[in-house]
Order: sequence, then structure tokens, then C-alpha cells
Amino acid sequence: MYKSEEEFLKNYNPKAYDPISLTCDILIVSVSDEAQENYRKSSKKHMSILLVKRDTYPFKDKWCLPGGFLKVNEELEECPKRILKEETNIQNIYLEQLYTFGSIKRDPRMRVVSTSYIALIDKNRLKDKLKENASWFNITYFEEEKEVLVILDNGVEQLKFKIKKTLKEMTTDRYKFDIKENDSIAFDHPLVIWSGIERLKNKINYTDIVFNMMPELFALGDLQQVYEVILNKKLLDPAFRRIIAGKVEKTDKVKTGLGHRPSALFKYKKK
Amino acid sequence: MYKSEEEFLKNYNPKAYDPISLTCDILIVSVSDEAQENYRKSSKKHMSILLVKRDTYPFKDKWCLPGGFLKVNEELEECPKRILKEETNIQNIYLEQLYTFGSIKRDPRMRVVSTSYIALIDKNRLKDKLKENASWFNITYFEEEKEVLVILDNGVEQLKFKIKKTLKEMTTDRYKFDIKENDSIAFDHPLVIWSGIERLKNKINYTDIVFNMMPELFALGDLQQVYEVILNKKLLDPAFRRIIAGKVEKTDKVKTGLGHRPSALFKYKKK
DNA sequence: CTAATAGTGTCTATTAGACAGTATGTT
DNA sequence: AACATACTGTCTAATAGACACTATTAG
Repeated sequence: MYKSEEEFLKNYNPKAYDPISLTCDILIVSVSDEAQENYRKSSKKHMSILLVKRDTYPFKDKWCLPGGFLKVNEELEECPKRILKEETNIQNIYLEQLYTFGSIKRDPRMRVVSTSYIALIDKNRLKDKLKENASWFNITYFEEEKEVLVILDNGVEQLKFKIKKTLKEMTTDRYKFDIKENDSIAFDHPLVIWSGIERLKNKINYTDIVFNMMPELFALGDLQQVYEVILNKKLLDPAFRRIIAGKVEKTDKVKTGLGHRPSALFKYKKK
Repeated sequence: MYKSEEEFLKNYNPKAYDPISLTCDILIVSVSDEAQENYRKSSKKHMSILLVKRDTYPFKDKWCLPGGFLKVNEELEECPKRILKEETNIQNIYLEQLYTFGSIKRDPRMRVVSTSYIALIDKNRLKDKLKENASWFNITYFEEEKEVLVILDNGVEQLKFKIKKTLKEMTTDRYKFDIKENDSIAFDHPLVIWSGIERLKNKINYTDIVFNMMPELFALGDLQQVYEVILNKKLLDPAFRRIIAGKVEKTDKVKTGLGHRPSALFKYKKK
């Protein structure tokens, strides 16, 4: 029919097909400190994520992940970067593709397929104030064998959802996730949130991604607490220190003035 | 502006945006046996993948992964399933989403974003003959610190490509992959192939996905060989047997007539 | 008997878990 | 002194790696 690739391309009509849109959604994760009543106790840490309140239809007034449509002339990875910059005015942070969700009914406007990303930041490094419609939510989860309850709290509102986990055949880790209960989160974003947490929980054990959520200098106790809130369990000090020993480097600085022995400050050591 | 979600949706025009197409590509992986010259020696195993030769532009006459456009009214996961059925006439097999590739120039026709999947099968279970333009390629790889050489061979043609690996900051496993050399594979499919192999190499250690590539009954030696071709290294027998002991169940059948001690046949044991 | 793979016993090295102890700051 | 956390020593349990050994078939 066509004699060359050039000739073929000249005759190709991209508008011939029904339109499908592509969006990117980003799960921005950080860790927050919460002051304690007793001056001597260390601050309690929480894992937290950034949500924005929708001011237009669909899902008006519900909370959702920052996201937006992919532009035709925009690289796929540029899309989450652009949104991240718009939302938090930061660049050059850790960003990893999570999963692509594309069920037919996920967006009532039209067929939308969404590629989700997870971004890890230390939110104390943010210079600018958040946009008015954005808010950090502390995230807590209660995981059982077949379902997970996730609770999000920004100090004013509390959002909850439940995810049902179904184990796939011949796997030991592959679950199918479905939203079981969800009051106030738009689209299928509870699935994205939980996929991201799962990913983070796994990767924290065999990569160095946590350090993306840490300040330049940190105490090992703080680092341990970050592991603990992500993994949702207590760790034993000696074991923890053994594991991270090769990843950190002691500095001559200390954190002091806390009513107990000062802690040495460490920094991330590249391999 | 709009008073309700319904009203908003009535006025929404999906054709307002520039069209972006979505495709699915599938890396179908199996393990093949190759007869040995000496009747006593066991057959040599290879990991193999299914490629199809393109008969239209673009990339006419090059090999690529089975794939196709997502239909507007088709669930995202149905797309690879449909293609799999068209290509091999099998259903209900292990399928897992790999990654979504979306660089602007990956398809010369128009902007195409592609979600890739990996499928694991035991190709001896295929009842039907392959389509004429399809072929199994044995796959071998040579991995070094910063690059990988992958060689594909279907007995007639040999295809090669090289992937450059660049380690990302603050990770111990996150590499950025780029195609360095590639004679004869269409699109960015070398990236998909390598991503799939990496995924398989990782997952084989902490999941039960290998059993998707095994027949109902198998000898432990055969299972070990499958691990070995995927991981690309020799394993020690006692260690291997310890690890898989909990995943398999001995049957009273044996494999015999091979010039050496018969091997017991096992089957996969669900947890 | 021989070649070839099947399958096991056991020693060692490495790593993870548990707990108890010592150290050192602030009020 | 009391409290709270920082940090370490060491025993034990579990796991992974290495090697040598025995077992069993077809020809």
C-alpha cells in the first residue's frame, strides 16, 4: 500500500480513533513531626501525604491527589514534575512511577488512563507555603490479612477508606486491590495511595530511598522513627543500627537540649 | 459556572484536547528445552520470549513485542489479555503490569503512550501453532555494572541490543535504562524486554511466579534450571532445595529413562 | 563398570532477633 | 537524683554457602 515509512506517515490520521486522555497523579509523601506534651519526650513522627481539594466537577469538594492531564508535547515523566512544581514549587526530588490505572469508569468525563507516581520529600525543606486548596494529611494504617483501613488526618478533617486485598494465584505478594469503603476521596485515588504505601514499605528495606525524606543531618533515632512509621512497627535498636551502619556517616555535630543524652548527627553516605 | 456534576458532564467535550493514543505491549516469557547431543545429558534450558515481525509501517520488517491499541470501551487489563489471546490463543495466564513508557518520539505516527505487561507461560501448554509472523527467541544476557548485552536467537536470526544502566541518586536499585545499541527491534521494546527480565529476576526470589512457567509435574532439577536461566547463575543444590522445600509437594511419580537416577516429580503447593 | 544426574548430611559463616546493660544530657 | 533517650555488648536462633558424600538408573 505505502512504499515507504515516510509516505505512510504522511497519510496517517491520529484523529481517526476515539479519544482517550492520559493523566498523571502524584502521591507526595513526607514525614511530619508532632510536638509532645512532655518537653523531655521526643516528637512523634507521622507519615503524611499531600492532598488537594477539588474546586471543580467532577468530584467537586472532595480531596484528591495532585494531578493533571499529559500534554501532547510533554514527556511522560515531565508531567508529574510539572505538577509537583506547580503544587509545591520544588524540583529535583525523588520521583518513581507507581502504576497505571485505567478502568473505564474511573473518570465520569471521558475515558482517562492515569499513570501514578510517588514522590518523596522532606517537607521541612519546602520554602513556599502550600496553595490554599492543598493540605498535608497524616496517614495511619491498620493492616489485616484481607483488608487495610487507612486514616488520613489534617487536624481539621478526617478521611477514611478501606482497601480489600485479594491474593493472586501462584504469587506470594501480588494482591489485587479494591476500594471497599471511601467517603471523601475522589476518583480511584485510594488505590493509588495504598499502592504507594506498599511500594514504600517494600523498598525501604532494600534501597536507600528513605534518605530522600530526611534532612541533611539527622539523628539515628529520628531515622529509626521514620522506618517505624512507614513499616508500622517497632524496630529493635541494635538490629536497626547494624542494618543502616553502612549507609550513614557520623558527623561531629550533635543534637542537644532535649533533656537527655544528646544524639550524634549523621549524614547519608553514598556507596 | 456549572450547577451540578451532571450539568458539567453534559457540556464536557472530550475532543477538545490533542489526541494521545494508548497501547499495550506484552513481554511473553517462557522457558524452552533444547535437546543435547549426548543421550545421558539433561536438556539445556533457555529463557525465551515471543516476538512478532512487523508487516506494516512504521518499523516494517523489524521484530517487536505483541501489542496493540487500547480501545475506548476496553478495560486496561483486558487489552493485553485480548492481544495474548489473538497471538497465542491462551487465556487465564499470569499477567503483570510492568511499566508505562511514554517518550514523545517513541512512535513516529503520533503521540503514543504504552503500558507494558509481562506474561509468564509454559509454552509446551500452547495447543495452537503460532501465527506465521510470530517466533520464540531464546534470550541470553550478559550483565555488567553499567550495561547489559542481550542476545535473542530464534534459530534463524540473531538479534542483539545493549542497555545502558545509570544508577539514580539515593537508591540502591533504581536504574535509568537507555538503549545503547539496537539493530532490529522496533520502538523502545528493548527497554520493555530488559525491564521485564529485571522484574522476573527480582520476583523469582520472593514470590511463587516461576510455577506459572512450569508444567503440572516437574523434577526439582528442572525447576532449578529454570531459576538458573532466569538468574543467569548456577545455584547450589542443597541451598536450592531448602528454599523451595515449602513451595512444592512430592508426588509418587518419577521421571525415568534418562540414563541416570530417576527424579521424583513434584507439584506446586499452595499456601 | 561408567557416566550422569538425584538427593542428603553436615560444617561454617553470616545475619537477624532479643535483652540487658552502660552513657549522658536536662531539670 | 530522676527521667528520658543514646548507644553498645553479647547470647541465641535462623538462614545461606560450601563441600563431600551416597543413591540409582541406562547402556
